[in-house]
Amino acid sequence: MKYQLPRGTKDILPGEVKIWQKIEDVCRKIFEKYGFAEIRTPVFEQTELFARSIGTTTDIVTKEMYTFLDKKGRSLTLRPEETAPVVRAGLQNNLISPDSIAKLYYLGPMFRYERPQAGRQRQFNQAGLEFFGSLDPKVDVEVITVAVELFNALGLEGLEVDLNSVGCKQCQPKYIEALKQTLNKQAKELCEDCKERLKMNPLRVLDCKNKGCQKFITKVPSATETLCPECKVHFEQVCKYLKARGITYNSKVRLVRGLDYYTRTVFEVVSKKLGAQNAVCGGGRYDNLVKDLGGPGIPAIGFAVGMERIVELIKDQVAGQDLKPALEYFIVCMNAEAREVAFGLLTKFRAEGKTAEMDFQNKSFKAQMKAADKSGAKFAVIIGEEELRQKAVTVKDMKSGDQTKAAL
RNA sequence: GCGGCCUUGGUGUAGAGGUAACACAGCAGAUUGUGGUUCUGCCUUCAGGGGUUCGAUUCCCCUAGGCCGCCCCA
Repeated sequence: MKYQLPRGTKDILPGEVKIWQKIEDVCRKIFEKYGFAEIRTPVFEQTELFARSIGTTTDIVTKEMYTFLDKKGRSLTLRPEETAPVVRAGLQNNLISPDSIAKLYYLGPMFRYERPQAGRQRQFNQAGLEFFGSLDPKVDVEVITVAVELFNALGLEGLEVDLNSVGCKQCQPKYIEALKQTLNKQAKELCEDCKERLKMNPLRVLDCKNKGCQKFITKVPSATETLCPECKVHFEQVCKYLKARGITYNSKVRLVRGLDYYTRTVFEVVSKKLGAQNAVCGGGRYDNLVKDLGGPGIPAIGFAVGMERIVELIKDQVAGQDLKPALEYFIVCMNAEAREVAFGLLTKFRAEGKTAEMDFQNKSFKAQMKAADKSGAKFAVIIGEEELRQKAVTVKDMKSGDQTKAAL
């Protein structure tokens, strides 16, 4: 085979598309039930939009973006995530403003230049939503509820919600400073990666899997302990409302996320069935992003769901269901003249809103019957010399084998 | 970006330094106008390139791709 698909991409074949359509339908239904409206933005944006929003030192921006120059020399980037484009589109089209609430959702492909493995591709699909215009912790809970309800509606089991607060502009820098000070004392004993993280992004040290590092991490003060009073109250309220709604979660003081714009509430939904890439949903609050992107100060919170990872989980649960669309009639012909009649009949069936097929490969009568059987058609419509003479067709019920004549 | 494992027809697998096998799928047929069972036949393969060798698909190297872990994330 001369051509193969680019690394880290996948063809989604007809059988699997059925699963995708089902998931997409459920997403739309649940998101709209909660009052979110769909928005569609371009798959590429000005590079600067992502650099600004995601953070210039993050992995996504430093090494994972598909960036290219167009013919006028403008730097463009295939979207690695959808929050920044939604904010951009919201601002540009006046959908979001300080005085009102805006609730938007999206579905579509994202692109990151990463090393592929199970659950991680270079082009992958996300469904997500963004809630603009409120600082109320009830909104955090609303958003998390949508995610939980979505997974319930999809019939997924064994998922867990991990929750944390990373503070705000006031307390987060203080926490990072405290973290640095504590860890610097043991810097020599940390792994190589963590030494680097300590300089670039100290929060990341918290979720290092190295056992040596974990020893120190457990002794480090957690983010929730050092939150400013406002953030602390916010987090407590989120926890309170989650409990009130009966949503169980793990308070994970070490949960940090890879995008710089998060403030206060961050959360993930993880599955134990997926291996290393186990997050099926990730999100959080980003109260400064709209302003950072040149808009007014508008708080917001959102999440994104990894569609491929959901598909993997669903495939496990609904292995091998009949995915063929039901066909009503398959026309079987004895000779060339019959084929002429059949072609007209095909048109007639379609005009009546019925599904029908016939053979276009000049197959033998027997082979056509086989094709009719394989197609799953309810009825075979047989046209032979006798039928032509009588200006009729024989209709055979493929299940019972009963045959009846019908006038054309 | 780093490390490990892997790559045989459309799919799933077997095999061995001497040039490939099985199953399923697909296609055709088993007398003249009837499918789903059975039987027969056909089709298609050693990821690509280089090296060692009389000879490699089997050994070595490179490339590509996949998987797993790290990193990161959906």
